[in-house]
Amino acid sequence: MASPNTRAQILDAAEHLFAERGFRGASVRAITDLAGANLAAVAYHFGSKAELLAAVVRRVVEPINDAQRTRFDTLLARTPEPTVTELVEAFAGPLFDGMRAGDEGGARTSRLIMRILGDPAEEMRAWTGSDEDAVRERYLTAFRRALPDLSPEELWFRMRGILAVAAVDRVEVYNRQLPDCVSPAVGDDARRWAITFLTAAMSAPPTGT
Amino acid sequence: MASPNTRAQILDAAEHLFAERGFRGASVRAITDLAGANLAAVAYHFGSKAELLAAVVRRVVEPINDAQRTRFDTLLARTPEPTVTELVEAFAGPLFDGMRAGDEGGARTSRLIMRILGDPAEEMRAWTGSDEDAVRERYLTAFRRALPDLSPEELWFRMRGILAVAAVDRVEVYNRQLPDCVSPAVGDDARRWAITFLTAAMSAPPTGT
DNA sequence: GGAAGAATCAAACGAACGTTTGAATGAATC
DNA sequence: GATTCATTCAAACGTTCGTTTGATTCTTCC
Repeated sequence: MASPNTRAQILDAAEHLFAERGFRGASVRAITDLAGANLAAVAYHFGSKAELLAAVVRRVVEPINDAQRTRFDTLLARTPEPTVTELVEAFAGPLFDGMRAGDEGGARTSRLIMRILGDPAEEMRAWTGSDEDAVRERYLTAFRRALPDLSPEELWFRMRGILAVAAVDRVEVYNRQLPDCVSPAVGDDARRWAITFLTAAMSAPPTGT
Repeated sequence: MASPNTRAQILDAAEHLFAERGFRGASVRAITDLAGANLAAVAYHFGSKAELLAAVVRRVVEPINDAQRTRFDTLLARTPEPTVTELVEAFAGPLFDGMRAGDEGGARTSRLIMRILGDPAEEMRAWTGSDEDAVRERYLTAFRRALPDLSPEELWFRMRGILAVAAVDRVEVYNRQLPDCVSPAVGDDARRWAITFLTAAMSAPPTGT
């Protein structure tokens, strides 16, 4: 029984297990087992475990980056001076769109993004290209125009805050039961709450000296 | 040459390496080497690698939790109805106080907290006690009183946002150079920026239907 | 149907892993 | 000085790791 696309199944399994257990915690054997493939398939299709990780991360990051760029373009095509709300929506929105079905409500992608952000390991940092830098800088200058009173350092801090909220978004923070509030965020709720949360945060007046 | 306190040196080294490489990425050998101790010292002093992790996490989390509780008590001793700003300051402040000298500006503790929050592994979740739950719930009800219009679900989302910003706070999010803004946040800047950021975020009106 | 290339497979490689062991060392008590 | 207990040590345990190998299957095209 030959699978139609071993490569894609390995990518899926690796995305799952890298998010769940981290790069070093997810063994090649566990990945190929979950994918229903042979152990040697990773070396054959990707070269090494590190290159597999890079492929997984690229597959997650690229659509997000593309969406951020196109939404930035359509935004500036409409108005030369976008508001903070519009910029937050365009920048943060794609971070939530990437969380699709079969993703345990986005927790898996959230976890993967979190690992990407937090892991200083070489393998986790080998994926970025100049595209990510370019998009990020365009938003940065647009935000600076919309928030002229903010120092560059504080603005930078706030942009990282956006990524932080998106990353932790749907991860179970505590292992205990939720106090008495009900099910975790479903569907678009988390996304809309995040936009509200982040728009208010980005719009805050500069921190006084 | 007998070290005065092998146990503490192992805890320091483990905190460093667990933050830097994760639980599975930090080997017992690397930890004992960094601590200048023998390989078997971990088993002798802590029983196992997992119990060492629990001890490390406890040492980081407990002071934060204690500070959150005492600041909550002094706050309510002064006024029965604290403002959102006061609550954010009391809850988020201790998350930044834990980042001391020799911590690379807090990046190490940040990373460790991030791993604790994001890692679903059994070993990472074995530390929490009822103390953390109790403090968290007290803040939750206080926030609910200060923000009566917010649904419990959205309030819960926002409280996780506080943890998110604190966790990602000083982690280098991008691996490239900062665009043109200068050094990363130093000293109390990040803490004050975070309070500003989070107070505005928490005070945002409820997300419309 | 047979040659050719891509893909998959079982098996093995050395290295690194967490843990255990039993002897060697240190300091304190009698 | 001998005894005792806590601590440190080098060495080895079996397991799992990422990767490599060489043969085997599947697919494609002539």
